[in-house]
Formats: sequence, C-alpha cells, structure tokens
Amino acid sequence: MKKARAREALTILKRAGRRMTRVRRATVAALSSGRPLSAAELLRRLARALPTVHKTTVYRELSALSGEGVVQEVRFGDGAARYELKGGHHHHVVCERCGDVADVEIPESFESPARVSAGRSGFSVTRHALEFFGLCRECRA
Amino acid sequence: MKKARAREALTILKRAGRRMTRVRRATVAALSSGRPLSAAELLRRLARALPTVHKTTVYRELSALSGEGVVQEVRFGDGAARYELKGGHHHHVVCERCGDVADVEIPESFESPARVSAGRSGFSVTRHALEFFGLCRECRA
DNA sequence: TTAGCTGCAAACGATTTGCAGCAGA
DNA sequence: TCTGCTGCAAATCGTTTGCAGCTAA
Repeated sequence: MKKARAREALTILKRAGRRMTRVRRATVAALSSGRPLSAAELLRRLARALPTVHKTTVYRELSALSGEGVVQEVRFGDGAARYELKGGHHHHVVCERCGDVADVEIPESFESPARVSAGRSGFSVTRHALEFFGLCRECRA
Repeated sequence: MKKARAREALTILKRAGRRMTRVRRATVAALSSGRPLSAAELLRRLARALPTVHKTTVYRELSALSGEGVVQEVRFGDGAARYELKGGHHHHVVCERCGDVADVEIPESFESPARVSAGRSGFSVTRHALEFFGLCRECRA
C-alpha cells in the first residue's frame, strides 16, 4: 500500500522539525499515489483542494522534501523534473506517445555488473539513473 | 581514432545535401574530440575560431545534426542537454564534483535482461538512458 | 540564383530569488 | 510570539521562433 509510505514521510518530516502545513500534507498525499509528477502537474493537483497555492511554493516544497530525503527526482529527458516519494529502488518505462509510466524492478544481480563496468573508469560510483522508453500496449496498436 | 568518426559524419551530411559551412565543420570537429558538450560549452569552443557564432546557430546546428542522426543527446540530470557524435553504444560516468566524464561500455549480456524486466510492464522498449554518477579518482582524494 | 544558413531580438517554459505578509507550534 | 511558510513579482537559465540579410553550391 502506498498510504504507508505517505505516513512514513510525514513522520520523518515531523521529526525533522518541519511544520505540518496544508500544502505539505497535500503534496505528500499527491506524490504517494501513482507515477512521478512534474512541478506543473503537482501544482494542478494541489490547486483542486488549495486554489491559491503558488508554483513557487510547490518548488520550495519539493526542494524541502528532497532535502529531507522523502522524495526523489527523476528525469525523463524532456526539460522537466518529476518527483515521487522515495521508495524501494526501481526504474521506469515511459511511453513516448502518451507519456504513461510504469515501474520496473531490476534485480540487483543485473545492476551490480553494470556498476563494476562503470567503476573500471577509476570512478567510485554512488548512484545511477536508468530509464526505459518505448510504447505502451495501447499506443502500440 | 575519433577523427574517423568526424569524417564519416561529414560524409553523411554531404550525402544528405547539407551545406558544408564553417560552423558545421567546426561543430563536428569540436564534438569529435572528448566528452559530450552542452550547447553553451560548444558555443564557447566555436567562438575561439568563429567569434561571431551565435547561440541560436549552435542550437540549430545541433538540431540539424541530430536530425541527420550524426549526433546524439545525453542528459546528466542538470537542466542542460549535452551532445556527442553518435558512435558505438555506450554510457557515461559523471563526477559529481568536477563534472569530468568517462565512457562506460556495458556488455549486451547485462543490458538485455534489464530490457526484459522493462518489457514485463507490457511496454515495448525501444531505447534506454543509463548514466552513472560518483567521484573521479582526483576528486575522491 | 536560390535554398539553406546565420545573427539578432524576443518569446518561452522550467526553476529560482527577494521581499513582505501570514500562520503553525 | 517567532520562525517557518506562502504568495507575488521579477530574475535566471536553457532552448525556440520570427524575421531579414548572407552565402555555399
């Protein structure tokens, strides 16, 4: 269940001494359900319940939540960053026609050799970004 | 040798009916040596030999070269796109301190299971983006 | 000669910053 | 109360577009 993740996030924020504002609650709730959201998408959702939220606030909120480590940023190669609650390590497949997104779990046994390859360069690798692109079932028709 | 790649690129462009302008030659030359360059970096390099090149021209040139399939875009997660001559399939490791970049070859045998995982979602996967991040030898000190 | 290429100004979309007022704890 | 949060205006950054003049073929 995704609700659990939202609750954890709020706990972490509270422990970090953050205030529990309406925007904050709504942001965590919005991010806890479904695919990663861009700042603009998130703003649109929040606006339904909080008509006066400003995009500046959304950006600052996202930056605060990233700072506390409860959300993470993903990029699908268009200009915009997207955000999701930090959860188990996973990647995404993005439909290049309709933008639909699905999660992809990749076994550690496949990822670690890739890290080793990368490490050959003399770099110590701390993280990686991996996203897949293609067509979803509907768009493939 | 990277020079060969540059020559191929020019041949393709010529065959495609593109004009061989100074900016075009210089762009291909600049991209043929070293790591992927952002539009701004490329502009700075071109400016050494062609002091009047405009950033608009750089962007249009990059878009033309992408269109002909001789350059490809990579993204390292900061806002800016970077470009390199299209070559053998490879990925990059990026130093998060100094921005240094090294190429990483990953055996197909490691990549294809990842594609299969991604395909489980019902998507047909046509491409993927994979970049590594960490610290280079110097910055690790 | 004539597309295609180029420079310049201006527009654009995503994100950030400065500042003054508002509101959780 | 007091610091963190919020809204608004404006700035910044990467990228794109409209237009008129230039140039490779």
